[in-house]
Amino acid sequence: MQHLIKSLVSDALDAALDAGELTLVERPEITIERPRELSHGDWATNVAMRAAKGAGMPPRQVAEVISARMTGHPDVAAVEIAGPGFINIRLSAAALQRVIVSAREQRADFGRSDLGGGKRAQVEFVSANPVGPMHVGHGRWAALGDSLARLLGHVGYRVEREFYVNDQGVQMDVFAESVAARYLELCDREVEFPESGYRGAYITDIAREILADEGESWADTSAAERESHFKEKAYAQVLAHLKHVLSGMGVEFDVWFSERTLHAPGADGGPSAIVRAIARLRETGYIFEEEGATWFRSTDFGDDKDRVLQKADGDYTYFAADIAYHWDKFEIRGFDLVIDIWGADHHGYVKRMEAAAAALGHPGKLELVIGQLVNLFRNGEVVRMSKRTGEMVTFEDLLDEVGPDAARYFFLRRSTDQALDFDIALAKEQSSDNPVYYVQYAHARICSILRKAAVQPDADDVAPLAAALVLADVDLALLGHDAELALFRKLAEFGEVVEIAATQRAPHKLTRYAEELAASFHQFYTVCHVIGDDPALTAARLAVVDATRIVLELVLALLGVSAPQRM
RNA sequence: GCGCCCUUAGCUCAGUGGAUAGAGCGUCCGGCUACGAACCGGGAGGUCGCAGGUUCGAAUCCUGCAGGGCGCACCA
Repeated sequence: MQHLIKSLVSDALDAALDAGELTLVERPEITIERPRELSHGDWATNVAMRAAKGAGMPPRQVAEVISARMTGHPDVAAVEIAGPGFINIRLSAAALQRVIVSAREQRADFGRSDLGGGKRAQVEFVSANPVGPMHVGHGRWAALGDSLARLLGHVGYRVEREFYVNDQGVQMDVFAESVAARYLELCDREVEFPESGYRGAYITDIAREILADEGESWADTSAAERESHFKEKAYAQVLAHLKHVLSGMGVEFDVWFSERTLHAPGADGGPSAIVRAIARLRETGYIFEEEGATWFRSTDFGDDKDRVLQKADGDYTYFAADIAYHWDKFEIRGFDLVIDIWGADHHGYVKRMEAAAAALGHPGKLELVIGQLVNLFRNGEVVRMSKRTGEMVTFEDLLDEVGPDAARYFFLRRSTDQALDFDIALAKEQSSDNPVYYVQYAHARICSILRKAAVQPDADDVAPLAAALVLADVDLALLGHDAELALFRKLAEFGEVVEIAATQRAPHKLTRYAEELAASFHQFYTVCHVIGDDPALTAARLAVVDATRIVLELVLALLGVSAPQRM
């Protein structure tokens, strides 16, 4: 619809220019917007104000000339000039009613667009270190990345979800040493717990499992042998745990990418990805040697300082692996768009990573979304956590307590760059204070109406009922109540909201829309009785109800939240 | 010290350079003899942190300042 309105304005401007009613040096860009105020119509354009200066006429006079050529279209009920020179366009009831047909025909494809043009996009998110449980911030980024992937899919990208596993490096060694120390304790051996070891109780749990599986034999091997074996055992356990918890919130990754593969020789037995990526940068002249180390000249791309890739001792830095990882994303796998979601505590790495992507020859293909942190509250009081002792409320704890729907919805309700206060008590509350129930209630209420209309109170799925109840020749022209028209307008916004949310990488716009749509429905429900004596009106309103159900289910699906038919 | 994010109603937060800045919660008043009251209607409540600038028009863009969060390793 917005495209139609835009060309209507554009054509009117051209016609006025052709007729000599306006003369312009430069044709202004045509933009249309939805006015906040209903009395200002369905759409408005500021083109007259933008053109006024060049035309040498007052804005309202320019508006007169343009709007005179906009009437007569069957979708347009009125064109008015208002304020400093806005042209306000009011749609006809027929134009508004069409959204009901579209939604019911297109169903899960409603609001789909081709912004992505079939390009391949990768969303990499969570990527928690496989040495312990995830914190609630990881939960937020999981919800964010998954919903963003769903959104991108709806606007025409081919999307893959990826989890990068940092399974190499000193933290893995520390992890192994910690497990080994607890294991020895369990075997009643004298042992000093490593200074910087992980002190969480889960370490002991892992050690206990190994003990149960394999007995005490590892107590008498060399420390190196023991730790090397425990590292793999514990790593496998934690990885399985991560998958399990994420899956519990409905987040499934297409690829779990191991950092180790970047260090290992290539598939053809040739050099590793790290070696090849650095070679690539060397070719383009961004590598230099100094003080025995190999450096990347990231300052050429606006970074604060140059960065070490290979240390004087020969080891590669984490950053070197990260460059190789992104080299793989672009060069080997050929993604057109790569979105990495990082926690706010990594924002200091943004510039160097962007520099690396540019130096590899892929500027603009990498986007870094910074997710702010989560503060946990319970009944308004901060939940204190100690990293040192490992005492914390994990993502898993939270998920167990509030459930996947409330967790996802709350995680997604705030804009990404805003720190999130998560109140556990509120998320658990099954009341109107809790927005996720407000939206789900609207959906359940609709399903109840459809079951009642079909006289099938025990039906498990209302979709076939709705299809049978509302025939193709339903007369939507019967619908003109203010509450009905308001609901049509809200339904018609869906496609725009999806496009904006996807483009701005802002799933929180969907939660807002979901609440607005639910509110529009509840208002309609209050004043428009659906099932009544007039079969034609009943059929028409059942179509409205069904269209609303479809869009509510769809917006919740994009959020990854369930749409229950009863609650 | 440098960089990034934030500052909007009592609270938690929306707000693509547009018209009288919105929502939820809280508060006050009102609405169930028809489809789910987990709902709906109405009222009160704002110097959009402060000061300049750009613009026909600024919560939005630019500069400076103040306050809060996070980060500044040849760690990962």
